[in-house]
Amino acid sequence: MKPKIRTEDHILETAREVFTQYGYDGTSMQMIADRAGINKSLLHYYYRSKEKLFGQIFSRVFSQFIPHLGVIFMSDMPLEEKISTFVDRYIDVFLNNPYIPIFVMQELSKNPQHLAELIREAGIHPELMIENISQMLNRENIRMNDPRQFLVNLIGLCIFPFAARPLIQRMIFDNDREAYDRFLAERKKEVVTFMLNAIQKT
Amino acid sequence: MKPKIRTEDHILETAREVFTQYGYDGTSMQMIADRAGINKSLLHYYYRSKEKLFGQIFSRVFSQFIPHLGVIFMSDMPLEEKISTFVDRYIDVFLNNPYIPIFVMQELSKNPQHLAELIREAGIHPELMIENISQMLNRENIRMNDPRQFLVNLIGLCIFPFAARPLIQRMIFDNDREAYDRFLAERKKEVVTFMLNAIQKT
DNA sequence: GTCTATATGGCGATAGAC
DNA sequence: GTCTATCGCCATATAGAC
Repeated sequence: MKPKIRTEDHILETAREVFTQYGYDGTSMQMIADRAGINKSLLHYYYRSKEKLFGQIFSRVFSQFIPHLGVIFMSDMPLEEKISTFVDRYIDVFLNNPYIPIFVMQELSKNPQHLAELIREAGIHPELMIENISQMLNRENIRMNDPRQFLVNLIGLCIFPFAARPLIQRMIFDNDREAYDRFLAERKKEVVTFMLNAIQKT
Repeated sequence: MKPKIRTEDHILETAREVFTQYGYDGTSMQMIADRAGINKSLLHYYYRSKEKLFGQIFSRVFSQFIPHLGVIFMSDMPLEEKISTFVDRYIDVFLNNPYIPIFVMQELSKNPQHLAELIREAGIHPELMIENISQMLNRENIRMNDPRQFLVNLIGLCIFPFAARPLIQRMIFDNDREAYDRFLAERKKEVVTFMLNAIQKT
């Protein structure tokens, strides 16, 4: 019945669930302990403090999903392929880890410095991506001339429906989980087509 | 020197600043009192509890900005004009109240129910917008066939650069405030062009 | 209206029994 | 490893002087 998982991992997974739903400040050690079915002290036994526990989760979340993304725009694919590859992988990560976008948006304004460092450590270097996009836009003489607008549009279209899910699902999907899952699954195709049309490469 | 504002309003404005930066849980009554230069007890004198104070701000933020938006898609403008009007006003609101998107994203997953009610009370009825968009997409035989994808793209493109500002400004604008302000100002034109191209109406 | 003082409770964290 | 008990702190909130 009870799958025998090591307590340490069980805590980490439970803490991730609670932290990603309520944010750092909205989460108490008691909440995590209760949900994990263990004692509060045990949390401190494994992870010395709330901040250390949170930090572990935070880093883990990033290192697990970001590394594959940094290289795409540094490769020598044609623009269309870069876009579709990036969107595919990016949205895939969120489909498999839907808590990430909400988590990021929630903590984003409290310590952007720290978040930015984590992202850089995970291998994302936006200035390189910008440089690469800029070259492509020129070479393939595309309508859009600001690579930063391009990048923000691209990422925004991928992240937003995941980050705002609780609200969107409730307001325009009658809070129907499965309907929203189907909606999200369709976004890979949707975003790629949308982006390619927008920059007039069809 | 000291502008003689009624204490009650002074508190409300200060509280808005703190709440919108740190979120509900990240804000303490002490922080608000300190920043407002008054005593903690005075907060309770004017607003009975932290929750009541927060509630006032929350409602106020919405009622002040949303009402103008609900009607746009219900009007009889042609599609292009609806898009550009909506984007213009929407982004204008955020340019004048840049804290709103971050605020919303931060509280969004804690109590989506409450947030959805506030938005409805403020006159936004997504189901009507969806219905209207759906008719337009059919009538003007446009590539995109799912009005919900259309709406999510539209709103995401408007909100995302504001919601993720702390991170984006730091990572791809060298944390240059003014440069990012210029970037945001350009987004009105950018988003409208982008949307119209994407649905192939130029 | 605005302050000081204080009540009450939950928080993160630790000590120590088992 | 896991628990109970408890410390010290800071949170929200209230009472009461001025």
